[in-house]
Amino acid sequence: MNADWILKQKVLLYGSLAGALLLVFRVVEHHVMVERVSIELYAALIAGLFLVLGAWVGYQTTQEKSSAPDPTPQALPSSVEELDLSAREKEVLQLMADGLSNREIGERLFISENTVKTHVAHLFVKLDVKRRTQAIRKAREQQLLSL
Amino acid sequence: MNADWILKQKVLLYGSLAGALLLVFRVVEHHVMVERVSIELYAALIAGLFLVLGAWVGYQTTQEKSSAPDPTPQALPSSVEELDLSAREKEVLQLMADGLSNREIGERLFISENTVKTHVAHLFVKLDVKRRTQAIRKAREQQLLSL
DNA sequence: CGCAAAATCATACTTTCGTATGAGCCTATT
DNA sequence: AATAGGCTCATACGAAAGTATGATTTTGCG
Repeated sequence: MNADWILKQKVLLYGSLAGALLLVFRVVEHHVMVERVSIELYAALIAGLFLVLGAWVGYQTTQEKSSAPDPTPQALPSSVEELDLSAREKEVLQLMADGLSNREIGERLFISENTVKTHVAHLFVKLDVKRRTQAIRKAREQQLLSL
Repeated sequence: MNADWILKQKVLLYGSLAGALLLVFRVVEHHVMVERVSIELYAALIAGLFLVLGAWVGYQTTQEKSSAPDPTPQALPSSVEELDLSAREKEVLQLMADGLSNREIGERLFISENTVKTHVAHLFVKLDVKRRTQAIRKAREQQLLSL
């Protein structure tokens, strides 16, 4: 649902951009035909336009991944996301960030590795992530960790 | 010295690229004049070319930020351990801490997942850890990460 | 030029992680 | 008492991660 919306936005954005570009094309082309503007100028214009567009696209596509795989759309008001992690979950999260494996966390808390997995799975849902490394990063951003 | 060289490389690369582009321009232009290739085709060609070029440039320039944001030499009392991570290793480390999977890191750096694994393995030896979560923790302690 | 280090990639395996599902127990709240 | 949420655990399977080895190719340096 979330990813879907972002995708739709993207499609719309790119689509309208393409449309605008086509329009520009037509206009300029017309000028070339009618007013005999030099073909070099035309070429330069197109080149510049697409260079910028390309650069922009390149920039966007990389930014997304590197800086924030998930900008959390509705929770921009920073911090206060109601991340109500249970006591156990917080413990597991901290140990996870300390670099312990599920097995080690289990030993530390005197519970089975399976149980740790369960906690971790819940943690991932609440933090909206897919990997422990992402969970750690997000938890740090959210100031949920001691350190 | 290192940064200098990279810069020179870049200048050369971009320069020759510009040159090549100009050449292409001339050739195509000639065809338009002599063989009456449609101007649309010409425009499309240029557009495509510069779109790709722009995307590439955009991509590259952003890469810079995440990979080598630190020209500061000895910066911190990075203390005892002599961690001489290669440029590539530092990049991988950073992306790892950003929560990317090996596959994603590979895609980002245009290298195979296998290669990423190799870098990661080397990283683990140098950082003296066994898991990526530990590597992240240690790297953070050692101030090796941006953030 | 030639060497050593770095970077690339591959194959084959083992281990750990993550997901899905179901279930039993305990405690606070309705 | 019934419900809900938290904690516990299990099994099973698929997906990543990590290990081990070997092989090229690039590249910086003496």
